[in-house]
Amino acid sequence: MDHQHVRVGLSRAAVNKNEEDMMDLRRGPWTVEEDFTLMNYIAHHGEGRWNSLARCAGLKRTGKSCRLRWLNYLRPDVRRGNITLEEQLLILELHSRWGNRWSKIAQHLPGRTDNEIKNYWRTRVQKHAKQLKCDVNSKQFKDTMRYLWMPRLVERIQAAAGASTSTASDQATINPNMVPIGHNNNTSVTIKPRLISENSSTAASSDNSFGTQVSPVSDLTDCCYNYPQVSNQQDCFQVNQSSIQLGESLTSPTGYFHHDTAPEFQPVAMDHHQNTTLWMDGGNFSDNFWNIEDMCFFQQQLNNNVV
DNA sequence: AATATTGCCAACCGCGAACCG
DNA sequence: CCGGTTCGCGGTTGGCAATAT
Repeated sequence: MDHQHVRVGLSRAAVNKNEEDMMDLRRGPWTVEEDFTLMNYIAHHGEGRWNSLARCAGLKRTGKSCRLRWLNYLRPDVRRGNITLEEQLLILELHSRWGNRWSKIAQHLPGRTDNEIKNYWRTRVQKHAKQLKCDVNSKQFKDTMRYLWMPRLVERIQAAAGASTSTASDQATINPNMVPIGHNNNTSVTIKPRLISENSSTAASSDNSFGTQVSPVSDLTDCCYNYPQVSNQQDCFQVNQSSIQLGESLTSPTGYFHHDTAPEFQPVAMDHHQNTTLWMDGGNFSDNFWNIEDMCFFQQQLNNNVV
């Protein structure tokens, strides 16, 4: 592949010119051998000093590239694969507070990288802003997210948690048609730190054949657009924040997380079965349907410009 | 079946901050 | 303090796979 062995431009100020003038550096996808070399070197010498690390390890890569590969891919505690409902909710919540501070957001999703969260945001969230023909940073879109989508995500989390507590403990996949959708005030979602990854997609590989997946129906589209397909619509749409029991107190503007405990709130809402991924069979949930209520809500935002 | 389009994600780039001699 | 180097962040791109035409 041509681009894997190209000359790195010499004009960049922040690179070691002498070094780059003298050697060709690889770019593009990492090979298994390179991954192994990097992991092996870090295992023995630790990380940091990336430029010299790359040189000493014999990798024809920039320090930057090595750092990125390690942090986003090879690090043992990196979580890859399905972004859970809870993680999606947390991402939306934190983004509403901090904007595109991906690394800061990532700090509160243990094992998730800023790159992964950024990609999630761009591919999933921005897509819907585009569908609405509005800017992702517009008040209308933010309000729609805050007052419509996020509450529904919470509903989903609760429903899934309720379902999981009443079924076999090894259940990891929940068919939405079997989930008793609706309010259950006796259901609470345990808040506890997210542990290291559990699912098979986290297995190390360097063939780039897998990537971040979002739980099929935990995606925004699903939680937002598809409730009418469920028989008991009333229960689904009646979002009552007072019934949301994520944690003991809800002090955030959107009412889901503590906002006054910023650095501490690593908590990620989890299903009662530790490390059980709350995702459902997405077969019945298509991806791009706005229902009438969503459109009305959005129109209302446009008309009123207030909530 | 062939081609075009779209979605997704790993990796790259530029820039500013932090660090160091 | 200053200049060079390294680190880390956020934005962007390129390529592959899936889907649509």
